[in-house]
Amino acid sequence: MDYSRHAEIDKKWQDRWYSQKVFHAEDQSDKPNFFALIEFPYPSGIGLHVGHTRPYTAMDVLARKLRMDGKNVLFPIGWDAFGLPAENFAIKHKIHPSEAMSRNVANFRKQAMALGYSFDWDREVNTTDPSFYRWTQWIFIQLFKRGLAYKKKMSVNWCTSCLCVKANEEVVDGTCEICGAPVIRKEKEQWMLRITDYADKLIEGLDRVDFPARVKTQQINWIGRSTGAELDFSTTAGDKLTVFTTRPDTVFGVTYMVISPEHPLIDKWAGRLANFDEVAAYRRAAALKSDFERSELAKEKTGVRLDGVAAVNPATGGEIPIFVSDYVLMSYGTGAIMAVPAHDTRDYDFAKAFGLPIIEVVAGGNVEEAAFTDCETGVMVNSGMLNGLSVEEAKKKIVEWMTEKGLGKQKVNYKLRDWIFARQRYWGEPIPVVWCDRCGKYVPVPEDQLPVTLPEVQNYEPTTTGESPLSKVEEWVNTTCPVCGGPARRETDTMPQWAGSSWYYLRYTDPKNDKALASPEALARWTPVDWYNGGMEHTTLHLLYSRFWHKFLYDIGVVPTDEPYKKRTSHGMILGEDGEKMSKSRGNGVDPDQVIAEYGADTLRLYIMFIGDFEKTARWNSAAVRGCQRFIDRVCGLYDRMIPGDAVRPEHELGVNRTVRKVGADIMEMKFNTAIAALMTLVNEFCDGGDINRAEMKILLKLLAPFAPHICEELWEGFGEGLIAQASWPAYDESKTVEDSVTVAVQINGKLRAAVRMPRDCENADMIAAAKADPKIAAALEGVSIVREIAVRNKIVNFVVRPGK
RNA sequence: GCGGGUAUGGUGGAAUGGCAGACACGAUGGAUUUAGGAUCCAUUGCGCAAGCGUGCAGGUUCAAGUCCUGUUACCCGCACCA
Repeated sequence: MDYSRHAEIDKKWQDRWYSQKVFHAEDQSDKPNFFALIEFPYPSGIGLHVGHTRPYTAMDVLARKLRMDGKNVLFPIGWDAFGLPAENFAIKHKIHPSEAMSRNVANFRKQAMALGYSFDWDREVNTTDPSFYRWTQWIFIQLFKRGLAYKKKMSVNWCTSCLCVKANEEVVDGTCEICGAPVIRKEKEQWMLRITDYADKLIEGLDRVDFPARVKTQQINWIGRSTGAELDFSTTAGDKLTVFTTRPDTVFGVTYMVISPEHPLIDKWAGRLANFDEVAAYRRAAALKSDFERSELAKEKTGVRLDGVAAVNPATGGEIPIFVSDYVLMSYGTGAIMAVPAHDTRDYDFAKAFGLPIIEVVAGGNVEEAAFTDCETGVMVNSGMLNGLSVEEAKKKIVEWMTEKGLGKQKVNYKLRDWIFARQRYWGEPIPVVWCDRCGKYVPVPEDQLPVTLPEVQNYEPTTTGESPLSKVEEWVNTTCPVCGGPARRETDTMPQWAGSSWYYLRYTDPKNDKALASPEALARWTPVDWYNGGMEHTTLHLLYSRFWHKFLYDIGVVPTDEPYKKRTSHGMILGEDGEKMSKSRGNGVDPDQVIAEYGADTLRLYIMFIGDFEKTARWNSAAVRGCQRFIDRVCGLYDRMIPGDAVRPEHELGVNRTVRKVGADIMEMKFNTAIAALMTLVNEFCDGGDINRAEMKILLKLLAPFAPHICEELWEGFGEGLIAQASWPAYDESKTVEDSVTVAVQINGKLRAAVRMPRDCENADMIAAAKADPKIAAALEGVSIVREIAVRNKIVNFVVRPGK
């Protein structure tokens, strides 16, 4: 037997598994349920990437192991087929997106099957299927009805190549996450989702889920909750100027104020400003910059003083100048700040550049040199009633005082912005609302009329005007208002990439339901997801968005839990052989199809699991793939030499029991590389012994089956006991995982001097005696005095000695 | 700038504070072979040795890759967030 006929063997077992629905998740089962989830792929034109095989194989190993443990496992797959990559692919190849998608999906499906993944193919979902996006639209309407979806004119991120709006999360260093083109600011009316309403819940829920610490911190930082105060400053123009600050304690140190170039008061004050032209010019210059440029050019602080309006410090009553500067962002807080140069580095830089006074109000630093920003140690000075207090006490006291006077209040701010939930593109879920002139408002499409299907069009390329291509489909756009029956126009923007993926996992529990997104029973049975593995790059995108939707669905009583995922893990990236990120332009990509063709699916699966720590970045090494092929060949060789025997032979009990324990534990901790190493060690043990018996072989195959299921089925078939995929995971005997005698290291002054064999669990005194009896140790202990004798059971003996007697 | 992570042979990587380098790749030598490939056997951290070795400098400990302090390099997030 060997695995050189891998193409034939792989196919044989894949056909059997899939035609017999071996991996079907039972809706009625006495077994405990387990929902294992991978991030469903976008079926791009390139096909399944070798990067996909790492998380998918990992979860497949886990799913297969859990089935053998007696769990009723739901391990589903679907296609995230809406969105820009799909549409751009279609445009490039001049075919319709739906056609491109069905081709790509067919290819992905074939590839996933060629890897032998144990998906339940009866639960496949596709976000572009009207029976699926009907429910995406339904969720949108629920959000709309509760005021969480709204339309707003605002400055948005506009990708100059995709020709559509991007969410903040999709803009990386001022460029588009997808195409890399520059992103500029543009005023547009946009559909928004009020994710900020869930900011606190999204933070708080993290306490109750098992996510990696780095995922939690990244989400918390992204949400960026900060507690401070809103304070009102009066101005000589009569208007009050409200600022947000986390340091209300420093209000006596405010020597000037800054408002953002977009601040509305500038227009209001236009007539009073002697230098309005200069201010306007500064504004225009700022508007031309993207947010990225603004922060890049931030080294030098720039700004213009408003000539004609000043503010009044509510604490001191002193008059202070107001500047306009682009270091203050309209999108955070109130778009205006109180500047305390002595205790804020940015204000310090600005004050230095403009020669403004710097007043120390927290003692402890040297404000001649730099801003003193420490909140822990400082003591208040130059601050009237606050003098002598700590920063914390001062914060509390000043906010109370301001609140009493009606000049301010405690306030929490977030970096998180509402989610821009519309794209001016064709290939997405239509937003299910219509604009009715007579009603004068947006009206949701009645739920029984869902889905609003995407019309077939000839030209789906983006327009240059910023309008969705759907706006040109008159017969689709023109409709009637569901409320008044009058003429109405459909919303022509579509939902972003992230819509379907925000809830797809729920659909797996009941994928064919046409009454609800899933039945309450199915949701109760399967959710929350027990284990969700996915990429770190989705931490502040998909993972955050889907937690938001889930929490909303919980609040309206649709889902039974407030968090969607019990446990989240993340895999590291696979780099090319040259240590660089795999990319078409570098030509360092690895095609899984080719690896399978050459080595077979099991070799690829084993290698990708053996490559290194699952969480860390790993580099592809084609030579090392051979090692895994050799390992499979060695197992086949052992099989050919198999001898009878219905029990593990005594000389292999230790190895077998230890390996069963280790492989099982390692799989559950995602330490796949060491699990495989343990299997290799066991195989080497049998090879060195010359043979293996039937009982031993059966255990070995069961342990290997989750990793290399095809060849294990092929070998298992000879035992006539059904499928190994349905066999039970072997048990081990703890008492047989330890040897009767142990090798104890003997050290003198911490340096290894001998290794002594002795019975297990010796008393310390016996260990020391045995160590002293060793000739090398006895010789070394001649002529020295022993200061201390340390013995650790079954491990080590250490003599601390001093020269002489 | 802030936050998080990583650093171990020629390479990928193992090590509940207790024999550093498991397992694999590669390399070297040998067997087999017409040859190459494949396979099998042996060796493989450095050093002739005593010894020395886990980025660097300290510390705690009988004992440190592992814990503590400082430091360097690289990677990832966030970034004028008031």
